[in-house]
Order: sequence, then structure tokens, then C-alpha cells
Amino acid sequence: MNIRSVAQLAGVSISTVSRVINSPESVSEELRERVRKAIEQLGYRPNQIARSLRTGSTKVVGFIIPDITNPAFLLMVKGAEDYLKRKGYMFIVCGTDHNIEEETKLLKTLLSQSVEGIIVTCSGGRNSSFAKVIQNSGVKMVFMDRRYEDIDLPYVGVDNTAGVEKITDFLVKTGHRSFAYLSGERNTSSAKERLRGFMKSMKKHGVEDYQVLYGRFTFESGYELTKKLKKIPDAVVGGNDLVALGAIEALNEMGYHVPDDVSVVGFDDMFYSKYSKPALTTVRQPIYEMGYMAGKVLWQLLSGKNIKKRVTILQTDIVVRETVKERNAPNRGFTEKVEVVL
Amino acid sequence: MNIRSVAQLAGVSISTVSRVINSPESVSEELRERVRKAIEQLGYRPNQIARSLRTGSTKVVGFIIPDITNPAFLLMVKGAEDYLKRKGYMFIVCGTDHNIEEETKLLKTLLSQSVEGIIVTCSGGRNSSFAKVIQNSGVKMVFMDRRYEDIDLPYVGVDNTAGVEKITDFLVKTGHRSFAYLSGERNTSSAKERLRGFMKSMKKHGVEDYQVLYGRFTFESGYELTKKLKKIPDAVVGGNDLVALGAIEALNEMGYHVPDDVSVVGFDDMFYSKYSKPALTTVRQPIYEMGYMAGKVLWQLLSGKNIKKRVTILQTDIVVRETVKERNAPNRGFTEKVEVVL
DNA sequence: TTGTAAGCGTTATCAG
DNA sequence: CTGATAACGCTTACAA
Repeated sequence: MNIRSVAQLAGVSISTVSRVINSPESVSEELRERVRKAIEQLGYRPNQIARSLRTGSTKVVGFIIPDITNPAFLLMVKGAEDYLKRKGYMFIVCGTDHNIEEETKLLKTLLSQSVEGIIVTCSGGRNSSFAKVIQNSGVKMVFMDRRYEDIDLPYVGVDNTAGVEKITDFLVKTGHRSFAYLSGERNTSSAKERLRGFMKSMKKHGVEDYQVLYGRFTFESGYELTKKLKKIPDAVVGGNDLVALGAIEALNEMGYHVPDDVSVVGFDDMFYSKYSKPALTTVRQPIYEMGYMAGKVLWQLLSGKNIKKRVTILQTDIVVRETVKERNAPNRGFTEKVEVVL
Repeated sequence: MNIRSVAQLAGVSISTVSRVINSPESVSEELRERVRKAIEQLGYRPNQIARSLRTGSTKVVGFIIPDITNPAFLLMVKGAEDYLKRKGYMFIVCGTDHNIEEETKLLKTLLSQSVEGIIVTCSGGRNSSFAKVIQNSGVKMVFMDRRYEDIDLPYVGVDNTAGVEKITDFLVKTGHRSFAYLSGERNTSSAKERLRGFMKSMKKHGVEDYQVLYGRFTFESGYELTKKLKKIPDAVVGGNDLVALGAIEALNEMGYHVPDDVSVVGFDDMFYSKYSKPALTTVRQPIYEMGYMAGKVLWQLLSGKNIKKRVTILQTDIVVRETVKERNAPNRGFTEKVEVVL
């Protein structure tokens, strides 16, 4: 059942059927009606594949994200979809499982599927074959949340540095004097930016009593890193909420009470953080909005407009809940800087 | 840059290039090498669109799920993808936002995108236009987790009834005498099946002191329904983990301690439940496995095999954590059955 | 306003 | 083993 059957049933040529579908106003009312009846009767739907082949426009955009199971990434995706679906686009979303090779492979697959645009949240700190693959492929691309710094593509992200700096400043202001920063994957752009924010705050306030530990962006990593702490500081800053929650768990096991003995903060304000006990003080990222913006930027690219702003940075908010307690801790005299890599 | 450019560069016909790609063994070693060099040199990748148009096989399967942001649905999707990607399939996943009309619309869109198969997790209890749309479309379909009972399609799900029955039995055995069941969307197949499990347990043990309240599958719903409870029972059974967690929050606010005053159980064993305070006792569903099975069933359909088992039901486990306390409560003499609809 | 026909990039059939 | 050519279903000049 194709355009030919419709034409036959309606007693017109296939071009007329095509016109009824694509520019009805250019067809006489009589034929238009006849064709519509035929379409209805047969339950005809145009074959998008053929259409794409002919027009060169697939109306499909692809997403590449590190983990298809992580709600934060999917909220971004939803933001972008909500913008782009009004423009008539369909979506293919692929997860790399944080694997660079998979990322390259998916990129190739999407390209041969002729997607018109791709929104990428990077899986690693570098991907050496990335540039080569997209080179003169004609796809429009945007980085979302994370980017490869050596690749010049529009980027929509969040001010990670300012976010962590802000919440660390808040800790200093509320009387904390010693700190530990629990980082996520140290090669990712977001981990680097966040750590930078922490360091800026330390410098700015002349704090020397801090530790930096590297692990992953997971609950388990937060838990393990905390157990490796050389001493328990006044405040623990998690690379994200999961890490912070893991830290709280470890702290509890070690007999420390949060926030009475130690304050803990995170980054993300993920769905569950407000329900955790005690509710987590953290940095809220405009995740959905970030995706929405990325969708918008891609749309501009897609419609041939010039992008004036190659980089769009969204700001964050501190959300104060129950894991930070105002204190006036004595300096415990720990000034050594430590790095532990998990 | 297409198959023609490759042919030209290699000095062969386009059929030879096509053969090198699709059945290399049928081409002489010499030409094969020449063509491969040319492909390499140009960075050529076959146009899937054209290929699909010609062969009629797109190698794409679609997913329709109620909420693209819910990790549980995405874990199912991942299960199915993990199975199907080894067979060379790509994926389009669409979320309906629990909206039936959107569901129908997406179905149509997927069909005109010529996906070969669709895995559906239903958004409602009924969708009147569903059957009409897929009628003689030729797509292979499978229901996953939830189904429309009036539509005869293969179904892969979980034994909701047995799961809730099991955990309610457990509550009875541990000395609980009065109960409240907090249901999710009452028209969905899973909500119905779960409630049935609760009722079976009540009947079986001759318990008459129970309340059933209807709301949604959300934290907020659990919270609100709990506040509407006519009396506080020994145990609250949540329609899922979110509902249970909401119930705990409300209970705490109302001055009851879980599990000392009231026991609470959920259903799902979602990611966060093990970290909640106190850690939630719940029913573990084999979510990933369910998706994997659905992928397998769809694959059988796709490869033209006969499906012997139209219905595949996976079993659940109870996971006992900290929200249930063994007790020997006196019957508080509440025998009235109440229904509250949110 | 309508129809004819070319062509999008492949694969498949058929000769050679 | 290789090449010419038709066809997949559609859109779009161009002609009528």
C-alpha cells in the first residue's frame, strides 16, 4: 500500500496525491477531497524512508549520552526533545555505558542512519577518533553538559565552577574550617570544572586545610573515598549528590553524625536528594533547561542560522536543606594537601 | 559521496562495491582490495535510508514508554536493547508522559518511520485507537511490564499479584494485624494486579481490618494518601517504592516512627530504596531481565518464528531491610473497609 | 490545476 | 566473477 494505490483509488496521478499531502492548497478542492477519502479509506501513511531518501531530510536527531539509565541525562534529553519535537523531529537516543569506543561506534551508526543532528554528552575526557568521524559528514552537532575541549562545536552547559565555588563559600561562611573534596571521574570536563570551583574558594579564603580525593560519580565511590579520608573534616563536598550520599553513609558507619559532626554537600539536586535523610544541601542545576537550550541551539544549526553564541553557560542555585550546620570549629591544625586516587 | 564515487575511484561498477559490502566472498580478492581501499580513502559509509528503501528492512525498533525520565522504564529498555543490538538493531525510544493520545500519535509516527518492531509499556488502562492503528501495519509488537488486556499481543511482565501477596503474607506472619494499601493509578494493569495480591493475602488470612486508598505511583501520592488514612494501621503497603517512601515521610511528620510504630513496604526495589533511611523492605522486580526477555520475544517475532509462549511472567523476590518490625499487635478493632480516591 | 518523468542511493536480477 | 539496469516510494521540475 503506497502512494500509487491511493492515486489509483482516487483516480488521479501520484503527484496529485503527493501535493494533497505536502501542499494541499495547490490542489483543487474536488480532487483534494477525493484523495483524502482514498487516504482515509486505505489508512495510508507516507513512507518516511522514501521521503527522506528523496528530500535528504530525515527529520531525525540523535542523542549520545553516557548512561541511558541515569535520570539526569534523560531529563536533559527530554528538554531537548520537548523543544525539537515541535519542529517535527524524531529521536534516537543511544547510551555508551561510559565507553569511548562505543561512543565512536554509535556516532558512525547515527551518521549512516542519516540523522540530521546529534546532541552529545561526552563519555570521557578525550575521544581521539571523534573529530575524524564527524569530519565533513554534514551533521550538525552540539555538546550538552560535557564537551571535548579540543573540538570546536557549540556547547550548552552549566557553570560547574561557579556552582561549587558558591556552595563552598557558603560552607566557609557558616564556620567550616577544614574540607574534603570527593571528585568524580577526573578526566571529564565537569569534574575538572567543579574541582576548580572548590580550589578557587579555598584560595580565596586562604584555607589550606583541605583534601582532594579522586574517584567516580557514584554512591559507592563517595562511600569508599570517605573511608580513606586521612582525617574527618568539618565539611565534605561531593562531586555530585550520589557521592555526597555515599559519604554520609560512610560517615554514619564511622560514628559521625551529619550535620552535627560533619557537614556534607552535593551537586545536581537529583530527584531523590530532597527525600534523603537528612535532606541533602546541594547545588541545583537547571538540567531540563540545559537540554531545552541544547535543542534550541541545534535547531538554529539545523535551520542554517549562524550561531552567535558558541557557548551557553547556565547558572546554578544553592539549595539549602539539612546536611549543613552552622559551626565555629577550631582549626584542627591539618594543613597537608593529600591526593588519593581510587 | 555515495556508492558511485567509490566505484569510480576503484574503477569498478557500483554492483561490485555493493557486493564487497554485502557479500565480500563473491568478489575476487583483487577487486575486493581495491574497493576496500577506495571506501577507506573516502570514508564511505552506506546510506541506510537508501538501503532500507530498497530492502524493506530498517533494522530499527521503537520503544514506547510512559515516562522517558523514569529509570525503571529505562532499565527495561536497556535490557531489550542489550539483546537486540547484537542482532544489529537501532533504537528509537519515545515517552508519552502517561498520555494516551500521545501514545497513539507516537505509534503512528513510528509506523511511518518504518520501524520493524515496537515494544510498548502501556500508558493507561485502555487505549481505544491502539488496535485500529496497528491493524495490518505489519509491525511486530510486544507488551512489556504493562499491557492492554483487550489486545492480543505477546506480553512479558512480572507476577505483580504474587509479589504483593508474598510481601503481605510476610507482614501477616511477622505479627501485623491491620493494614493499609496505597494503590497507584487504578486503571493500569500493574496496579490492578498488585491490589489483587494484597486482597488475596487479606482473604487467605481472614484479615478484615484493612483500608485501600487509590492515588498515583508517586512519592507525593503516598504522602497525601497516608495523611488521609482513617486510622494508622500496623503496616502500610505501598503500590511502589515511591509511594512507600512518601508514606514514611507522612508518618514521620505525624509523629509515628517506622518501623517501631508502623511497618511500611514497597514494590520495585528501585535504585534508591536501599539507601533510604530506614532502608526500605520491598519486592524486587527483575526489571532488566524483563526488558531482555521482551527483546528476545520481539526478535523471535521479527525472525518469523512462532511464539509458543504468548505470555512470559517473571517472578519477584522479597528484599527484607529495615522498615518492617516483628510485632504482636492487638487487633485495634477496626474492621470497616474504606475507599478513598485521590 | 494536473500529469509525466527524473532521480535520491541502494540492492537484486539477469546477462555476459 | 562482473556489469548494466530495474526497482524501492516518494518529491519536484517541467510540460501541458
